[in-house]
Amino acid sequence: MSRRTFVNPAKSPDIAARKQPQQKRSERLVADILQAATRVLTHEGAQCFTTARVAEVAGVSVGSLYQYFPNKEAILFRLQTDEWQQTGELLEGILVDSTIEPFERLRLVTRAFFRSECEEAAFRVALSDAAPLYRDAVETIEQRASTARLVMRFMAEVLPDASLTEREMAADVVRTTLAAVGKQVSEEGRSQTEVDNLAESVAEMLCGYLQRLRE
Amino acid sequence: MSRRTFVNPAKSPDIAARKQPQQKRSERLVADILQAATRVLTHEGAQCFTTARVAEVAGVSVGSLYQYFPNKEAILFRLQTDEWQQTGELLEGILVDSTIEPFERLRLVTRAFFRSECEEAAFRVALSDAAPLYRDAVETIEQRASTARLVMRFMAEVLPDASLTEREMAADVVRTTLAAVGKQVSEEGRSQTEVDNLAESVAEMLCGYLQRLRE
DNA sequence: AGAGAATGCGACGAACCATTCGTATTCTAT
DNA sequence: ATAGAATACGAATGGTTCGTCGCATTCTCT
Repeated sequence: MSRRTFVNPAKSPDIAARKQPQQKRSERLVADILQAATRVLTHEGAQCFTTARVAEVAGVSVGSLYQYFPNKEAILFRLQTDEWQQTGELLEGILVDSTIEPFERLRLVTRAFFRSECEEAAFRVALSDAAPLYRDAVETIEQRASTARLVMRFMAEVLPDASLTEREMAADVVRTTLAAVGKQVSEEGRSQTEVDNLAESVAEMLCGYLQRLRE
Repeated sequence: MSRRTFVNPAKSPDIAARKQPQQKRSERLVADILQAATRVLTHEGAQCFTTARVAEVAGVSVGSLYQYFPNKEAILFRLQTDEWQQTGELLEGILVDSTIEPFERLRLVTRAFFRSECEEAAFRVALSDAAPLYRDAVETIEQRASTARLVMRFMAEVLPDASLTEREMAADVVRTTLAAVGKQVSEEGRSQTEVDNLAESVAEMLCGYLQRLRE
């Protein structure tokens, strides 16, 4: 007999908003809750992330919280998707900006990404501690696919003569390395300058890798 | 007023064994508990990792469990340190084996490490889900330092003419990339062949990076 | 054999926390 | 102004889980 609803990595959680805010006060309430949730995670950690605590910090009652979020996880998932959104925009803003030389773009993206990971380290670590891995959630897959498309556009520029599979391989390596080392950076809690140095080296490594594929 | 014993990344938990097993049955009991803990994490996930469940699977009572582990976290921490130990041995066994050409060693290590991450993915993911990040635990720092030493020995061979700081930088990049991408691999739940391909590419990237540093 | 130490047991106490629901307040539209 | 909808409240509920404690069993050593 199985003892649990979900055993390993979670599917998309049940996050359908219970009610859409219609008046201004409730819109503000939702915003307050999300902000409070971020604050609690960042400053008090995953352990303190309880509905009661979030409501308290937001200055609302638990009941109100449950008017707009069906459960605690819905709040976490919302924070997570907002985060993905933001990261996607960061990538998009730099990686395909054709006014900049491609390898320089890669350097810029690496540095910007690592820096953002580093700045919000406490928040990100707490979030990934409080929320399960949404490994099979549609939003996760969507996010990854969207990033993959972006990186492939970049590869088309950088490796114009490579075959599709070669480009895909390269895109995978670059995407995975950036994501992985970025996450590592926030988990290890390095200082800003350490992170900048690491970003420089990693970018150089990635550029070198692509350069060699061109020959 | 602080609401929690530990707010963010945990220090070394209080894991002093309550009692050392003296008779054979209690030695076996401890072994059974650790094995059961691994089974529960691997097959039922972090959510099911309760002292009651672990004791049940181990075929012992909760009371007995608490004879040798002061609390639940002590079990997790023990699993974590065992894991670190094993990874360290894997590295040590290959990276400084002077009968093999250095770059080949790096390739072998990468593949072996990624494969082990991949094989035990469920366990590792569940473990890092159930346990906090022991970012500042002495054992963590020790482990990282020991790995760093190992990689530095490797760098001394590969970059004999480089300055100390150059070697350190290179060691950091290699170590961080391997650790980070390895973790990513288990989190993303890739297939064995995908992982082997990725390992090949990453190893190539790392070798290329070191090669360029030599010139 | 048998005394005393070591080990094993599992019901139980206590704390914690997600979520509900009946009531109170505020807003909107007529 | 007022009805009725939307919003806000928070004490109470119910379930879960950690860790303890007193008693039972097994082992060791003489």
